[in-house]
Amino acid sequence: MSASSSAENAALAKKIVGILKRRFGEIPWWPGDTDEVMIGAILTQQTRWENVEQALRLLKERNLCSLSALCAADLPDIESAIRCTGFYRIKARRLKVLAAFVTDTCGGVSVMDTIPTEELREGLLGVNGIGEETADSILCYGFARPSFVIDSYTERLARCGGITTHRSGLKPLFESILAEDPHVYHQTHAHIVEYAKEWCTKKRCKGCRIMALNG
DNA sequence: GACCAGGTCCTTG
DNA sequence: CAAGGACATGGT
Repeated sequence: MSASSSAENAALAKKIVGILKRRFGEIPWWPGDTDEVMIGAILTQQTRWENVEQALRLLKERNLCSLSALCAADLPDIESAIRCTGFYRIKARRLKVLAAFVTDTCGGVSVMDTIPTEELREGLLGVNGIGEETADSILCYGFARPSFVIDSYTERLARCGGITTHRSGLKPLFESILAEDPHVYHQTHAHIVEYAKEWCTKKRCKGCRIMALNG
């Protein structure tokens, strides 16, 4: 059976969140300072996280793992460090644009930290190369704001779990059933990705037993 | 060799 | 506004 009302979708989402929390407990996710989170958020677009880690290592080795360093760096140097993440030319440009936005437009991370979440989100979305997922990743993991991240894995798991809400409705759905606590948002999204990476393939559920893991 | 990966932007119909 | 293509390396 599948949910048809928003109340049923919310109940399903709550149940799934609880199941995943019991299954995974506390897990580490996206460590690093705000600059590193923002850089990683761009690099992970359509890319495996393991490749992003490699690129972050190279950036650190070359003293390029900060937005101020990226502002001053030459494009080819950035490209060479992040090549392993794919789409490296466009991502290098996006890093430059983001770095300029943070340092020049905003006046630095400490200033951004004082901006209300919705306003900050709109600002980020106005940056070329930053869409909803990247913006919410930056807000959630970089600025500890309760802005839930919806990625392809969240979408897959929701489908596997029988949630009928379409992608655009998932963010408000999850935010409505979670405590407004950045740590809860971090862990919940981490749990979803950990589970869906293994069990929910692109088009169909591959033996996903999310609703059978006890309810 | 085919297919996919923690998206986003731009161009068409 | 939906659909399609471009961006690109690396792993299974």
